[in-house]
Amino acid sequence: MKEGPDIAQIGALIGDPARANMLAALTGGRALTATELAGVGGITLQTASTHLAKLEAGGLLAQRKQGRHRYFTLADEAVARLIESMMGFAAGRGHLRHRPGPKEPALRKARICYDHLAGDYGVRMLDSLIASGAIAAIGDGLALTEKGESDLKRIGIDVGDLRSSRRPLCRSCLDWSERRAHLAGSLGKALLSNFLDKGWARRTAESRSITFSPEGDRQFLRLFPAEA
Amino acid sequence: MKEGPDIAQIGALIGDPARANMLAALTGGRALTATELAGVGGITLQTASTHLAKLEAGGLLAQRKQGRHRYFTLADEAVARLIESMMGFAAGRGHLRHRPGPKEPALRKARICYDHLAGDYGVRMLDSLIASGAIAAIGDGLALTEKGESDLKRIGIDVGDLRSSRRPLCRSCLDWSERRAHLAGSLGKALLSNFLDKGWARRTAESRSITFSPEGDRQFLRLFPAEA
DNA sequence: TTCATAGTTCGATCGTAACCGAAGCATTGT
DNA sequence: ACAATGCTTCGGTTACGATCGAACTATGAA
Repeated sequence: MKEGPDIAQIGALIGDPARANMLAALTGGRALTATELAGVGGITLQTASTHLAKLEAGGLLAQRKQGRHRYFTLADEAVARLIESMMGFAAGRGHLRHRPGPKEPALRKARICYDHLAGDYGVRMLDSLIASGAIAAIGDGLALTEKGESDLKRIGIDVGDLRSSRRPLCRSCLDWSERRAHLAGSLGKALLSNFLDKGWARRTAESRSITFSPEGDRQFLRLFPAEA
Repeated sequence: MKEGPDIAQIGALIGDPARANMLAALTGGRALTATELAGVGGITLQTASTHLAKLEAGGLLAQRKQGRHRYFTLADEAVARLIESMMGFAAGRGHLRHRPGPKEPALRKARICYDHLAGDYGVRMLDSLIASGAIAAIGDGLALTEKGESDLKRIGIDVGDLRSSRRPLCRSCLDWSERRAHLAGSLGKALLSNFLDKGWARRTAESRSITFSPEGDRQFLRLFPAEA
């Protein structure tokens, strides 16, 4: 009863381990099929199907059918932010799913968060952009400066195109592994796409981690030097 | 299984209607007893007790016993932010607990959000502070300017004291009713306390709403004029 | 001491939701 | 046309957790 919006429904949706795992996997940004999601959830396809239907009815997921596959994605960036913020919160309270395992290091170094770069490299990139004066920061807020705009044009990103989108250009996103902010928003997405296009890095098969090529690694570290 | 922190536990904690109601009530900022919380949850004291134990074990609540009462509060501001952000999310997807009721208007006008002012008045205050140049805003980030510091001193708030706290001075908090930002952080708290101390406003008995006296209303509107 | 209030713990009940096997559609490939 | 793949729906089982009555502990008041 009472006043205000109902958090319980959403909490309950996220509260099931299988569903939580699927949502976390979708934070990786790429669309996944029901079968793949059943895998990450550790359940059979039938069960996954009902879970996915619930998540979609709750407005957390969107699906588009393509051929005989059904691809699921997070409904929008707001969902991704909610999940990541819950992850940050959970990590802070020590709610961990397991002790740090073998795959963890790669994940901490660089991973994808919905559609932008997170992890150690993500944090480093934002720090560097701020230090060079390309991005101005007040608290959690970020804004691209004129210097930043021209710097980005030089590496092949036209900010004009991005501005037209309804989505905010710069947005900070709290990292659960680093507990620091990294760059989200359409600019964050554009930067990551840029790296992938150039072949500096590529997505890993079934994980959220991102692997840099030796050459890409060098370029990235040169472009975004650590602070003095 | 897999990687990363466990969202499911927290989701499940929030996912029960009774617990969600209790948490929402505690967003009102004041400490409540187990019996009171049982009331807002619509359950018996026994059931509430087990719920509260779970919430505390999960790190969402803190309790301190005083006499034969046990007062519960949200563990910290991070919990409050999580709850409010979930409310905003839920409101956006139309997950409402009921159709707009009679008490709603008061709640939309001015209510307490953990320890600062939210609702229409909260949003107006922040807008006005930004318009007057007392607070600088970039995206979601907020910072107090020198002008703001002297303005505040004039109404009896010494910012120096606040800076010493570990808690951030300015923080934006998304309003579920207005869907706009209002001012949180230690400054937001100080401002609300200031209004209460001056007798401009007072908390309502068992609700989150805040009622302004006629005189207080006048003063508030004069101090924080709507934008031209 | 005795009584009353506040809260926890125990035990049992009950409902719901997660789960999977099997069957049913739909789309693609041969 | 037929088979294979991807997914949904149905039915029945099972398990977990929310719930409350009752008994127990603790603090305060008479």
